[in-house]
Amino acid sequence: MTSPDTDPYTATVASLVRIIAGKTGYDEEKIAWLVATPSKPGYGDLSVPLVRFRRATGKAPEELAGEITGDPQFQSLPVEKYEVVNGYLNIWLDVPRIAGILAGLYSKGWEMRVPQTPSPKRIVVEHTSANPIHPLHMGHARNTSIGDTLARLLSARGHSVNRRYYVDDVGKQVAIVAFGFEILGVDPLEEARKKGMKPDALAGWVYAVTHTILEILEAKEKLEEAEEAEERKSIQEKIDDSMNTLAQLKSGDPGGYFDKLLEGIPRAGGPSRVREIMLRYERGLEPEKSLVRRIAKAVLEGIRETLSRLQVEFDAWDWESDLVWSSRVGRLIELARKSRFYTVWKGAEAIDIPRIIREVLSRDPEARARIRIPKGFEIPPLILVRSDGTTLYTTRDMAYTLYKFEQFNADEVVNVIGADQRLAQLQLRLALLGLGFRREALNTIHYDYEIVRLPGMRMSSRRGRIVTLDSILEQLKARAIVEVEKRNPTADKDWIEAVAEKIAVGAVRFTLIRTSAKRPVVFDVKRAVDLEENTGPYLQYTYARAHGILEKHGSIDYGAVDAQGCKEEKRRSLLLSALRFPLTAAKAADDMAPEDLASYLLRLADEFNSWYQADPVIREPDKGLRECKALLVRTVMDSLGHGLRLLGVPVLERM
RNA sequence: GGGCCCGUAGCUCAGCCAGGAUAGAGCGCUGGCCUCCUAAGCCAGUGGUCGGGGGUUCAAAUCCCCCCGGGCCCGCCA
Repeated sequence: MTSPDTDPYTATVASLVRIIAGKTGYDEEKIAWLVATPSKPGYGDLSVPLVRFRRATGKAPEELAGEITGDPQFQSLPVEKYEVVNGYLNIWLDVPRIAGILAGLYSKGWEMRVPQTPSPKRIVVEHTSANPIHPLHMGHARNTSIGDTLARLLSARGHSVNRRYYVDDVGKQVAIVAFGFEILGVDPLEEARKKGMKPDALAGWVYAVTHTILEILEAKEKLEEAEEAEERKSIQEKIDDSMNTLAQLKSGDPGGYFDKLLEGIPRAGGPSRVREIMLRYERGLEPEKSLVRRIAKAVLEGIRETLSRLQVEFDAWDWESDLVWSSRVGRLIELARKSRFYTVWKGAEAIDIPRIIREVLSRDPEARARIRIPKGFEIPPLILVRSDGTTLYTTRDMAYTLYKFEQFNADEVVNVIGADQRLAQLQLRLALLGLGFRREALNTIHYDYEIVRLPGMRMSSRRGRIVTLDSILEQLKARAIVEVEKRNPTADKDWIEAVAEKIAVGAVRFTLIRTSAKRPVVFDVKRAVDLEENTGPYLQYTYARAHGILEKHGSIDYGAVDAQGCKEEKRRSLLLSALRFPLTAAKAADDMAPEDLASYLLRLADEFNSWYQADPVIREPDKGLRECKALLVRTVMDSLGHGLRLLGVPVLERM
C-alpha cells in the first residue's frame, strides 16, 4: 500500500492503520476511514475510536491506547502528541516534519497521485448509450457525467478501464425517426447543415412530430372500435392532448417539414410502415438498412459533438444491430432453447426466471449475496422473442453483456443505467445465471441513478419536451462570458470564449456529480447557471487563484522551506487537508462514489480561500516562511487539480 | 396490490452502508471587508421536533419494526 512516492501523511495513516488492524483484527480499509476523519477540529488530526473496538477485542480503551502508542512502529511516526479522551485516542501529527518530507519529495520532482489498488481489475464502463433519435438532454447528461467520472476514478486507482457506448438502433424509436425522414426525403446530415442546426436537434424534432402524429392515428383507429362512452371519452382526451403537443411542435418547424409529415405519414401507411421498417431493419434488408443507419449515424455525430464538449470519449461504439446481424443474439436464443429453464409464457418463448431463483440462486450463497432480490418480490419470466420473430431489448442486452465481457476480457462490467430499469437489469442477470454464465451474472453491476426532472414536470423526448444539454451549455457559457470579460477587460475574444466554455462544462459536470446518484434531482436552470459557491466554477476559480499566486511567486525554493512555519494552526490544518486527497480519491473510487470526492474538494477550497484571506504569501517578508507558504499553495493546487481532472471539470489557470 | 429509492435549516444538499464527543455546507436573509497574492472570494450573524411513532443499545440522523408523504418499476416498449 505504501510505496516510496507516497506522501508522508498518507504513509502515516497507512502505518497507523496497520498497527490498529494488528491489535484488533479489524479490516484495514474500514479503519482508515474511521481514523482519518475526526468529527471536529480539536480532536486531533487522526482519531481512533477506541470504544468501537471494545466489543471485538474486549480491551478497555486505555489498554488498547497503550498498546497502540507503545508499538515501536508508532514511535517512529511523525506524531507530535496524543491523548486519550472520552474513549478516543486523539493524535496530533508533527506537521513540520511532514512538511519537511514533502518539500524533499517535491524537490525531487515528486507528483501526487491516487494510491494504486492492491487488486487491479479489467472493468468495462458502459454509459450514456442514449438512443440515436434526439439530442442529449439533462437526464443523459447525468448518466454521462457519472459514467465518465467513474471511469476516470477507476482508472486513476489502477484498474484497466474500457468505456463503451451502446447504440440502440434496433427498435421502434429509431424506426419512427427513419420513417419521418423517409417521408421528408432528405438526408439528415445535409439538411441539418443547410438549416444551421445540429443533426441530433433536427432529428429530435422530426422524431417528436412523427411520433405524435402516429399516436393520433392509432388513437383514432381505437376510437372507431371503441363502443363504451367511458372509453371513447378517455381516448378523445388523449387525442386532444396529442393535438396540443403537435401544435406546440409546429411552432418549432425548422422550415416546411411539418405539413409534409402531417400529410405524408398517413399516406405512407402510418404505424404499419413503422413496423415494416423495424422488421426489415432487424433482418438487415435494404433499403431500410441504409436508411436507418444513415439517420442513426447523423444523430450520433451530433451527440458525439456534445460529448466532446464535456471532454467525454469512448473506446468503443457498439451497434445493437451488429449483435443481431452477426447472429450473436440468435446464438443466445438457441442456447436458451436448449436450457432447462426454457419455457413458454403467455404464448411466447421465455426464460423461467422464478425457476432460476428456486433452483440456482437459492442454492448458491455467493450469487444470492451478489444478486440481491427483495424478499417477497415476484419476478416474471423473461420473454425472449416476439410472436413475429423479432427480438426484445432485454434479450439483445443479454447478448451485449456477454459481448462486453468478451471484447475486453473483463472482470467486471459496470452499466450506468437509470434506476427505472432495475427490474430489467435484475432479470438480465438472473437469466444469464440460469444459462450458465455465472461469472458474468455476478460481475455485472447496475450502477443506477435517479431521473432528472424539470421543476414541475418530467422530461419527455416523445413530446419534444426536453432541456437539451447543448442549450444549458450555451446559457452557462453566455453567463460565463460576461463574468470573464468583467475580470479580464483587455483579453481577446477567443481566449474569453474558450475559458467560458470550460466554465460551462465544469458547472454542468459538477452539479450532476455532486449529489449522490440515488437522489432524484430537480434541474433548475436558474440554479444551474449560478456560478457561486458549491459549484464547479468555484473550484476552478480557487485553483486559478492558487495558480496565480505561484505564478507571481516564481519557482519554489524547496531547500529553503522553513517547515516550522507549518505549526501555525490554519496552515497545519490546510496542509493536512490537502494531503487527504490521495486517500479520499482512493476511497471514492473503491466506493464508486464520485460525490464524496466532490464534497472533499469543496471543503478544501473553502479552507484554502479562508486561509488565503488571512495569510499573505508573496508579501511574506521572511524567506523561509514564504517558501513554506508556497509549498502549502502548491500542495492545495495539486490536490484540487487532480481532483478536478478526476471529475472531468476542466482546470483553468486563469479565469 | 407488491417491490425499490428518497424524506435532515425557508430552498439545494453532506452526514446513514462500517451507531459514539456541541447535527455540517451552500443559497437566501442581516451587517461588515477590495490603495493589499483574482471580491466567482472572506468575516460575523440568522436559521434544525434529523417525516411521525415504537424498539435495540451505556449511546440512534445512523440499526430493526410500523405508519405517513413523494418518485420509480411491475409490457410480445426501450
